[in-house]
Amino acid sequence: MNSQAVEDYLKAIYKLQFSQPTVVTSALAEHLGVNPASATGMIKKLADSNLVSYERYQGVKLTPPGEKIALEVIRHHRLVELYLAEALNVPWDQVHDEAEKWEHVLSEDLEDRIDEILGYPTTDPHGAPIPSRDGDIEIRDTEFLSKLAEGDSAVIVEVSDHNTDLLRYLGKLQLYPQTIIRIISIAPFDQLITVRVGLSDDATNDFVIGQKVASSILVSKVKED
Amino acid sequence: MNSQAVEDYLKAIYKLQFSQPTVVTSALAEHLGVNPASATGMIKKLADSNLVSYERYQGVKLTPPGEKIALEVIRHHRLVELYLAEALNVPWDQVHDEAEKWEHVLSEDLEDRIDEILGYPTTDPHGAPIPSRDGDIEIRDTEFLSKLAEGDSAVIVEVSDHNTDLLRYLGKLQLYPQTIIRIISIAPFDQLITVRVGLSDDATNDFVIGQKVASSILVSKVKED
DNA sequence: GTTAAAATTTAGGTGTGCCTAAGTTTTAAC
DNA sequence: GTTAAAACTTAGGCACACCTAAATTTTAAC
Repeated sequence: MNSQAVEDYLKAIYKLQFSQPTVVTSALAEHLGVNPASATGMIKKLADSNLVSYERYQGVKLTPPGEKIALEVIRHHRLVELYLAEALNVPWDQVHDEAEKWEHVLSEDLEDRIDEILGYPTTDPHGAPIPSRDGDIEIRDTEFLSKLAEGDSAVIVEVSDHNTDLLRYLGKLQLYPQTIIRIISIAPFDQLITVRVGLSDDATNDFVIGQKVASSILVSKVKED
Repeated sequence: MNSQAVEDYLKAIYKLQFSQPTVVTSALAEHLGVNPASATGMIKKLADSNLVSYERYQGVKLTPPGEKIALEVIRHHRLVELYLAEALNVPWDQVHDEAEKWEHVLSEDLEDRIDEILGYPTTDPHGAPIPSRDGDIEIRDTEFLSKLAEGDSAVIVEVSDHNTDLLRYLGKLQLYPQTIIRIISIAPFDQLITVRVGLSDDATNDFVIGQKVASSILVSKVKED
């Protein structure tokens, strides 16, 4: 059986593969909060089990079996997140940390029961796609909110899920997945973004966010008309 | 933080204390499926942490702090069992094994949410009492079904929870907690017990159980009238 | 009360996953 | 192309919780 550590590493590598073509040791170690030397040790072990491909000093990549396990863990995590939010009313800024523990103890049987009760959902409370049982995951055409231009309208697709404070802040601003927003203006130098929720001309609820927050939000542009 | 192993040991010691005045190493090791030598090692560790009192060769007893932790773990376990049965429709013969894993990852916050959703229950699906948040547990006046005499009537209070096959068998016989039964006869030599569910005179559904099954059921006698 | 059996503990070892400190290798600056 | 810094790996250890095999202590038989 895969240990919790193995599952955590594979999941981390999977996530980092989106931002990096090849995942370097230090990025992995930092993401997991372990010493780089520890990451090297585990990488070797994963390579021996054929879950990652690895060449010394050259970073690491998931193999198909490794990716399969990563997607199973992510499926568990996101199903649990959604279940906690829907069935147990856990606030959306707390579901991630709880799910981090539960994902490793979820049996296939329970996974199926939860999936059914939730009506076979496709996204978690932060908008992230839930992989299917056989490891298919939806690829979406998104960009960071920070990449939008003045006047652009977009729908929020997904928000970064692991920072409790950030999520509470986004909640306060009503920046949930599915929310439609418009970029009213972008200030020079600090790139502060004035955002309006909805498509109205009512400016009374506009607010300003910075680059850190804006790059934690994935959006999909909507055509103006 | 207490490791899963520590929690499992404390829980096991707590349970064994009911049948033994002092819990001996071999009983503990057998219950946990580990080698006696391993149990000795862990016992020393628990004694160092003041969770058990221990004198070499003399067995082990929970200290008040050890008992507190044991009861917390048992509360988690039984709440989870009931939740799995009620909210997720997990069959009663499977909830124990699932809960065995979940009990170690349940946060206090989630414990409270589950407790509330279930309406602050006092017994789990097998009839075992759920300790309160501050570690109080109901003491009940029960005896084993195997101790009853011919003609006795009793209500089933609790059944042994860890054997899947046994639970399926009891389910087939309708021997759930709260069920009222009557001892019709006890055969000599093998002490086979003929049992009737309910108080009627209808003998058509009588069945026979052996000593093994009868000593896995805790009952409380009811007065005849 | 000796003694053999049973129970328990000690001694020594394994695998996992982490650490620090000390090499290596790669990188990027000049 | 050399060289210093950064990144990475190796080496050696530690804690945990398990194991087997060898002592030790308790027990129960006689």
